[in-house]
Amino acid sequence: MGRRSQAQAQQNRERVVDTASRLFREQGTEVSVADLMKAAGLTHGGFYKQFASKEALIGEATAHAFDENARLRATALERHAGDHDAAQQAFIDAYLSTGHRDNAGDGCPVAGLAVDIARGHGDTEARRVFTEQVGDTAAWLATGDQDGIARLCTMIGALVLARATTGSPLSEDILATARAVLADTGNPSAP
Amino acid sequence: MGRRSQAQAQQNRERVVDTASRLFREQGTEVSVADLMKAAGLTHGGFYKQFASKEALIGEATAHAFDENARLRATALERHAGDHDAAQQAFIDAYLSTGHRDNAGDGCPVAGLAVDIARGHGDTEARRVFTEQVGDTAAWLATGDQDGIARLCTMIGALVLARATTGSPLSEDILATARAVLADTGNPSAP
DNA sequence: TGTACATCAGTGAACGCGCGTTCACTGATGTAC
DNA sequence: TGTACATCAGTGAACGCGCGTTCACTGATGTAC
Repeated sequence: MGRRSQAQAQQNRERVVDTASRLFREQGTEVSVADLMKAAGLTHGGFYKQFASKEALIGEATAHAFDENARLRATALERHAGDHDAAQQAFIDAYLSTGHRDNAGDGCPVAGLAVDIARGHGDTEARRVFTEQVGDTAAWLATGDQDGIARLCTMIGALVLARATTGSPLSEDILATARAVLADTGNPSAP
Repeated sequence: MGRRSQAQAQQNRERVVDTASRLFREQGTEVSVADLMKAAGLTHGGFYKQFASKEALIGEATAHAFDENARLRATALERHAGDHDAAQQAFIDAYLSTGHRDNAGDGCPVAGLAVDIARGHGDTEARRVFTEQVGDTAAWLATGDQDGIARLCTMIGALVLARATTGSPLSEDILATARAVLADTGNPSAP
């Protein structure tokens, strides 16, 4: 045991933020510091050497989740060689999949954290980042004839409802319906 | 002090369920038993004379919130003399209002409780009631050319996002956009 | 480059506190006669 | 209808427990010479 190298300490810190961003999306911000640190492979005592408080970590983890998410969208855009329509459609299909429904930890921070933010958990910084990212995501989702905000509402609503009804056939119904609504008004100039 | 009459006891019990259904929608099911009982004008010790556990109350409160909500829809239908389209539109406008955004306690139990249900708080009965009511509400919202499930997704998503972004102009934007989307494909045979 | 020592990342026990739940108690209510 | 007593709704203190946070300690790391 004993002191860790600065590189090791920095790496541990990043692992805690990453672990937190997953667990918060999955189970909400009420996950305990002890459980969090255990999941990151550390003991809970060291937490306050790295973070001022649990609330500060919530802020960092929220920002981290959005960064990760924005990077995913950028990667999708590159993979489709800059074809925005195709990247959008791929993003939406992945978003409204059972895989995304069942893995909130790796998924959309807007859907995973909205309620915690609305209820006032998380600091002001978390709220600011959240609002900014909702706007950015909506802008990215806009098409020629569909508003990005409206599309985002449908996606978030579908994911939240599908998660709450998991286990019932209605859950898959919800995802399929939302996919259909967001696909059938694609590019009107296509054949 | 001392023993209360059966009528008084029954009335107190109902007040606890009603209070709980409001507080749970507003702040989530993690509201403490002590706070709950205080809000209902009682001390926390008597809780277990009326309920087997906090989880049991969550089940009852969930069912109560949905009952109240279904009654509101029925009343809206009566007020519009059975005109389903008009009742729908009134319901949707009220749903996507800032009043509903700011008063989760009196509001839609689907939006208020979805995340708690998804995360596994609340018993199996709460989940069953929730899923059933999502289906019923979607059916009630269907129009000639718009799927009820899709409309419900848009409404829930808009409300959740508007609540999480309260304080930013984006919040009102979200509500207005959703209202527009859900209004502009009304009855195509109208003048 | 090698030695001496201060630094500090991480450990694990402990802190006060609020949680869900239990319980001995109170005394008006409800019932038996 | 009136009296005697068992019932039990609600009180308030207490329970064990897990929470966020603190702290004395350890010993490898980093630095000064």
